[in-house]
Amino acid sequence: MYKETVYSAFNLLMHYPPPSGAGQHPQPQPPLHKANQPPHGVPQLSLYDHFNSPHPTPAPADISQKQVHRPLQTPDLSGFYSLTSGSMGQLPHTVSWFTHPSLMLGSSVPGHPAAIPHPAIVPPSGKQELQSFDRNLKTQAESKAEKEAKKPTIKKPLNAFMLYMKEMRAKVIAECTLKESAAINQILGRRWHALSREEQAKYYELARKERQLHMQLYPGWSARDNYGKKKRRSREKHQESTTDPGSPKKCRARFGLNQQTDWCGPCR
DNA sequence: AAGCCTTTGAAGCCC
DNA sequence: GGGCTTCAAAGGCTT
Repeated sequence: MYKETVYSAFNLLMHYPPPSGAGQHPQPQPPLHKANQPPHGVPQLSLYDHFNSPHPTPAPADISQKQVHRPLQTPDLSGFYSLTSGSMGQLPHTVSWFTHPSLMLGSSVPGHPAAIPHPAIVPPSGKQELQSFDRNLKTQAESKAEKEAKKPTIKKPLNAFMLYMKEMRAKVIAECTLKESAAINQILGRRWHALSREEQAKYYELARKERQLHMQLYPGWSARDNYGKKKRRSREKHQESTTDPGSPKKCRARFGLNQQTDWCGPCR
């Protein structure tokens, strides 16, 4: 089941041409089969080969099988979703799609919506029965809320910059002997802007494919699903005084500068 | 333990 | 439609 789902999604992507004008930096893209070519001398694995290899990446098939017998839970998938295991232009798409955490969750299989009470089912009549029905409704609502809370969250697909960060983070950590993410992200932000349009376009294209795959896997999913789920201490930090330039992004927004190309003085 | 910091981009929300 | 907000990742730091 898992294999079929992934395989069909993969096939869909392989045969969906990018929409004309899609992406922020539309660049002439090589055909996907060329873009996915592994480095010389490295045997290219198809999805089928991947799952049937004598030494496959263990995660996908194993986890999907386990989930058949286990109660639903959110596994720690942080290690699986790594674009850094192959440098860009080598095996990025393959690695990413095979190891996408969304693929591991096993709970949101397209075409299998959750059971919804049929509208024809009506509450029983009679006062006592009605009270009992109310209690049932309440407990049902509670258990529904509990189930909702336990349900593994489907994360947003990563955008181009996030994919870039994921790949380059280790390199920056090694170069700068930094560990603090906030500092690393500042460096990565500057490096991102230093990239050429062509270099950035690789990540925009990859992000577009990530979104497309996400849509195929979770047709009903919306970013709305996770909206407001993260609790924030306060919004005061986000509404600093006008004298504080804030982040480059906010600063550019404040002064009406181009987010893609302009650097504002205070944030340089 | 939970949230903040810090980045960019995508998408939701609100007017 | 424009502007603002939230969330994706990451890990040390703060509350």
